[in-house]
Amino acid sequence: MEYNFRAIEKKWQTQWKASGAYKVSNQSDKPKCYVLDMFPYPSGAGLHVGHPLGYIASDIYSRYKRLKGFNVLHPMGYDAFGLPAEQYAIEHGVHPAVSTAKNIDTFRKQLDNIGFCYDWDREVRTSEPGYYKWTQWIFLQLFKSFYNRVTQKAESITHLISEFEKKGNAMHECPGDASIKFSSEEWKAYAEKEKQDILMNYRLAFCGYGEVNWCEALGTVLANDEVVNGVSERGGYPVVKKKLRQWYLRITEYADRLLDGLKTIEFSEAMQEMQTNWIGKSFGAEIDFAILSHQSSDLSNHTLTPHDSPLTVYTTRPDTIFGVDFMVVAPEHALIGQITTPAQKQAVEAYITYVKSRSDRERQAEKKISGCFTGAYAVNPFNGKQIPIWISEYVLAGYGTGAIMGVPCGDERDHKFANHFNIPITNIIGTYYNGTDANPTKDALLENSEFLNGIVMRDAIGIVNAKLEEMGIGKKKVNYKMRDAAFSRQRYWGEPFPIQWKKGAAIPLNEKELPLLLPEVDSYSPGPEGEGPLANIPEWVARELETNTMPGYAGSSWYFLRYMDPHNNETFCDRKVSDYWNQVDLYIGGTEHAVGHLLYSRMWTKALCDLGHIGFDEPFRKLLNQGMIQGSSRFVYRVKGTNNFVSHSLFDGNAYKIEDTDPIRVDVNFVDGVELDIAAFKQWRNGEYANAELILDDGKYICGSEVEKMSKSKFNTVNPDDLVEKFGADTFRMYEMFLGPVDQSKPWDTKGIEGVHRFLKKLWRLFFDDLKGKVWNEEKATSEELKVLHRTIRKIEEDTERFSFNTAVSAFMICVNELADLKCNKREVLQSLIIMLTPYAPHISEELWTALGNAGSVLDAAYPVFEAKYVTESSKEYPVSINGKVRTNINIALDASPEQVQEIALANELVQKWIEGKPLKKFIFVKGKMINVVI
RNA sequence: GCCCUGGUGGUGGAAUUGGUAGACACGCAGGACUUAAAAUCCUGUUCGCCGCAACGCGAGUGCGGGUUCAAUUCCCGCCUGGGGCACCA
Repeated sequence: MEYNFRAIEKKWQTQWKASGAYKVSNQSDKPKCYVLDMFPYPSGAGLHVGHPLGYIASDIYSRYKRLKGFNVLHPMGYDAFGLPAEQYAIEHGVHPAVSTAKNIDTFRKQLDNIGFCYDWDREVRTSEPGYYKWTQWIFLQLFKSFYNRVTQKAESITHLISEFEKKGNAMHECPGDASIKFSSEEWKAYAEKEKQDILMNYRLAFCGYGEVNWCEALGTVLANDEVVNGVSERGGYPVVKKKLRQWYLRITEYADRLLDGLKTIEFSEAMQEMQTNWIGKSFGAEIDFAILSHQSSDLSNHTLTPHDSPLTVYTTRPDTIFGVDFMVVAPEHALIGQITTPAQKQAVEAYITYVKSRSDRERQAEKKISGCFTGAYAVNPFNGKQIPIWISEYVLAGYGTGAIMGVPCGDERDHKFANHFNIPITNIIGTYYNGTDANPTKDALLENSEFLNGIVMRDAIGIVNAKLEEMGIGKKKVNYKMRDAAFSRQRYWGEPFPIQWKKGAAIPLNEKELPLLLPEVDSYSPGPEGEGPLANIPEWVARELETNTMPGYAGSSWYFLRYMDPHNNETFCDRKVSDYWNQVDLYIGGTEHAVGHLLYSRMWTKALCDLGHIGFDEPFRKLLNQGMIQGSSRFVYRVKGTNNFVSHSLFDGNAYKIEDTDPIRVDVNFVDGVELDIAAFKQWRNGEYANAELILDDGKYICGSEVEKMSKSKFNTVNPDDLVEKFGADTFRMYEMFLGPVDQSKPWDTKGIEGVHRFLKKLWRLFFDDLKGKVWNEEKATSEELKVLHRTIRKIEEDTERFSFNTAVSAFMICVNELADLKCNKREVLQSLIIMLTPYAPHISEELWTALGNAGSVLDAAYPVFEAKYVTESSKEYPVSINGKVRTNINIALDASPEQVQEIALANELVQKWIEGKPLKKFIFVKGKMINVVI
């Protein structure tokens, strides 16, 4: 009886589906475990071998936990709203819902092929009205809330209104505009429109005018994390700054909690750092400098007179205040018009025009040092020194106050600026400054700094801050790089906002009116004046509904909650249910969502928790990032201007040079390793290369190779369906794990999958012989056989718990090799082995489990229990402890302490007992002294 | 430039974190079975040296130092692949 994986896998997949083997109940006495994959965007390209890597890992872990007695929630769904489907609709006129549904079908078939244990009854699609009803509902909760900085949590806006009525906003500084201040009387006197405008400055989801990343080609606004190097992440189109009415999430209010929360969850160092950098918290001070300028139209008059308002700068290094040699304000800064002297006016205007002409892309690509003097001066409050005020594009309007103090000896950018414009440099750090490079140290003793002379910079920060505060011209200030998240898109294929505009005020729809359905449109093209396609629908506009839609990340910010209670039509997720499932115990996905999805979903969770809808404020307890599987492309080399293709191996000699050829990618699927299947190549692409002359090396055509991203256009994708067809799902699953650590990126290489396939066949032969049929028996296992088994039990448990799936697969191979060597076909051993194998290779395990005559499914078998006695008895390993560690051999340092010597003596005694007089195998000597004993 | 992260045979990778480096697998070489192939099994496979052979000797985890009885593992200085951030004052 042969291992017929095709029949076995088909049989059990059908069987599991029929019996509902993967249905998960929300009620159980078992402890819960929630294992989640980042759900995919169903693109038209389907899955390649890189996608299932994380899915297989999570599937193994889920099945393992189930065997270990947990009630495991392991769902899957689709992030179905998004730009590509809409682009496709614009180009081909196919409704996004249609193309998305088709893509989902393909995904589902591919996923089913691999034998995952998802509970498909819990599938979610973010584009379904039953789902986005609740996305809209959560949006309304955010809209109706504000962040109370006193209690440090989100609270209802009605509470804020009652506060305003009692005390005005003295207790609640306005996060949208700190200059807004009013008393309770003033509040009551405001007209309704004014009140609404003020409240908008507090809401967690709010609408306002702002500089946004506008992408003309995509006809929409993009979030900061969707813009890479000044172009759109999708499509690579140019992005410009534009002032538009937009919806935002006030994520900045959560900056500190998003930072603190990182300490309570297990994210990789790299991930924590990416989020920390993105939030970009910095501690510093805002300092007011008096301004001297003059506004006389007489160009020969250079008399300086004090200006009304001060120049406020933000700095993290107030200790360097005596090293300030110039000020720089952003070109967009409001003061420029007021302080620029007539003599400099023309130059300044020319400079601002130049800056405006430069796109973000140019600004980032070529960082030229540029700037212009305003003619005005700031005054150092401590020594009265006059400091020239410049404008330059290297200072960003959106961060801090949009103005900085330039300290060339301590800041590299300031140093370059000073050098470029020949501004004299004041050295306040003595020998720490070498005259050519700025030194950002905090350890130097200050010089040329009057009352700070001789003080370590680190300590001077506090001294200066105290003094500034005392003088009333400065205060400590915390700044963040993170901005509020742009939350509207001028697109069709997204959730409509449940908002009506009445007399310029945003009115939320009644929750009973949800979902606000996405209407049908005739055209997916943008509407007028930067509005979305919804603005083309007369009925929509007549109802005064918001014409923007929500961005892709709206639906994905909370989907992990919907899986818990996917069919509930009364609430997004019953509180009892979310209390039971609680946090995601293991979340697996790529690093590409580090600052997008993972930050937004953390914020939504915190807000929902604050408002009492769920009981935890971090969604993901542990995050595992799978590595990317790269493609390994193959090339043939056509000699320029000919139809001759040279084997790559011939470039070593002098006959052919690689420079004289054009490398052409060929489909990796007809290259075996690096050897080209010539017949397949000639038939490729309808015989495009049928007449190619191949210059062979020893009868073979050897291709060149290069590792790059896996993509269809590079002909380096490998479809999992093909591998499953050829080797079976179990082999495919185990091979993906065997490739290496899950968190490591590596190029795909199909060579080697045979080894895993051989392992499964070898396992099969422990049960069945091709001729004799079943060979397993009921004999009692020897202690040697039990030793092999129990070593494996321990190893598989350890490795699965620490996500070291590749070494676990190796452990299975070792076990089967050893059992084959021992000719062990005993049920007692084999049965335990296949239970452990179930998470890795579920189909063959189930088949063998049944073959052994067991009732029920192996999915719920009792996991074998490791017993140390089988492993330790008369084995290489023994329970001798030195410094609390069990070792497989003993190491004795001759200069060990008396206690250690005693311990070693004891150890030796134990060793003698264990080996029962057998001679020690090996003594290890170093420099003539015995230090190590192996038995 | 800054911050992570890795560098181990022909290849993917092990080494349970300081204890016999190279597990397991691929590939390769040789052999068995076969008319032949596939499949399967066995032997060898870090490099170098000696030998008929077993045994043996020397070197070896990117490079150079250091700590230790003992270093792939810890420390210092370089070289290098991958990822992230990049005028955030």
